[in-house]
Amino acid sequence: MADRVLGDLAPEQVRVRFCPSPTGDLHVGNVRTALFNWAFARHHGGTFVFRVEDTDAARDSEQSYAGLLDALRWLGLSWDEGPEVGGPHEPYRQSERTGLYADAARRLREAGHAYDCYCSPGELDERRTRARAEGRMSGYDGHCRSIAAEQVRAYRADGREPVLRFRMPDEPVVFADLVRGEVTFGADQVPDYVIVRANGSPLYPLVNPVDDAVMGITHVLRGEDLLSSTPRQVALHTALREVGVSTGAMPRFGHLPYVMGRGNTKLSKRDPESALAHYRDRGFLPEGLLNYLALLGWSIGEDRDIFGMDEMAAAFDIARVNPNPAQFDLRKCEAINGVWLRALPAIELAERMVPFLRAAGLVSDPIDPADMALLQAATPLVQERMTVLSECVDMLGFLFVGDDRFSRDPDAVAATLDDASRAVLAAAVDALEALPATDAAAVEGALRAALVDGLGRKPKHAFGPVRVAVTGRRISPPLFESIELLGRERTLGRLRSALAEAGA
RNA sequence: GCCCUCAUCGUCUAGUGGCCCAGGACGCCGCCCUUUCAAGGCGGUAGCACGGGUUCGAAUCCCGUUGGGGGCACCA
Repeated sequence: MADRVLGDLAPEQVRVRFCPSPTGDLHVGNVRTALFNWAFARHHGGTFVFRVEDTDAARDSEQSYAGLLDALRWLGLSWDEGPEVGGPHEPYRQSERTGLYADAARRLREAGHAYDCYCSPGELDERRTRARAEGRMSGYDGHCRSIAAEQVRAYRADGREPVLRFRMPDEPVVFADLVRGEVTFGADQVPDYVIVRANGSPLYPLVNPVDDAVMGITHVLRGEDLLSSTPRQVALHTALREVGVSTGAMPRFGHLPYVMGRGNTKLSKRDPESALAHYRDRGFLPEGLLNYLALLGWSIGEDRDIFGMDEMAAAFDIARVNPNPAQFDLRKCEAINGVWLRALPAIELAERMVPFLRAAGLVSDPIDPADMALLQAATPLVQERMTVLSECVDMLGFLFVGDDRFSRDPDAVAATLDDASRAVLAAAVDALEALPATDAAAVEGALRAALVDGLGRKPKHAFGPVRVAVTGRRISPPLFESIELLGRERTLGRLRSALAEAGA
């Protein structure tokens, strides 16, 4: 029995592709699609092709193209063929392959698989509306499939420029989806569709199957939104083989479930929470984000949520992808990111926090070696308190900010620096001034003796005001270690200024 | 409207006819630890959409209903 996924293919013959269009930011749904393609290729030892579908000059941008490459690199989803790495099917940007599409279009037209269509947008629209009102599918009605030469002349005399339409065969299209099983579309359900614009530029429904065919793509793993356009692609691929553009086998298709946003609405590119850049800027780790995304529609096995991409590649099976749509759950994404963040060696975590501290203006570029040493010493204090890297700004800012720019959170001040806490701060000043060493243990001993034993305060009410005075926040890394890192003089300075602020 | 598609705790999932009065994770709740916040430990809450079949037996197979999502562009 032939393998349902591979057919007669040897594993290493597998060729998949990720082919976004450079319009706007990559969103997490796209990333999930890229990830599953990548994992499928790596699992089988096949080839992961990265192709850029920039056929819409009006919407594509160079900036977005650069962003695409940058995003994939950041994620660590390495491609075997594509921009910057080259490959046997260069170029990998469709805007540079227009000759190929023009040739394919010409052959399809000559063989009768495509025909000129002169219908105007207005006419199309009117017939569409009518079809819908009559309970029929509202796609193209085949008006220009066979029109008299005389009629063509009349249209041309009218100044009309034709589009090229693909002629769908009159049989139903059936294909075995790798995720969903057999899917059937009736012959009357898939209308003839435009493959070349009136201005001569090719459209996605032509360009995408042509490249898949020419590049020898064996498996098409893409979003569920493309499911209903698959019959077109199947029919076109058959025609391409007939006219000699393609010699390869029909690719197998697998349609991945949607990634939904909050409230079970389709994740839209306009939703800021969907943009990959948003997660990157907040300080998600690529390994955490990818781990979470892998869980949307797939699982590595029972009772297991945390795994690396090498493990995913080893275990990935497209036939085990779950067909139902998955809602993106930010909380779980954060939780998983937190696990990865805690698992990082402290020295590496420190490195990864630097860009965030720099962006906040807390360290210089390049970072001062003394600051780097301080950061490395402070990292273990915050590692298990963070879920995303950007949190280091709030948590460690007090160590790096200059005394002239240091400020306290007004709510924290209002809540803890009252009259009663003045005695606490004053006692803390006295205790620290008298202290020869400032290691955490010594600081703790001195403060406990002075504030808890001496003033009879509960630890919570003894250290709270000190915390706000020194770090400016009610939530901070452990207090005594923080004081050790801050140093005696700066700590005393802050205690005194807090005393003044409390109305001394 | 027509077509396609999906359906297990609030969310992501395990489950491929008996191992399931359904397991894990996130969240939530409680307790422990505790200088804040986390982390960690322990315990708890909560689900097979509905109705028919098939079968000795159904979360698992079939049909229908309901509900969700998508497509029906000179976007991709």
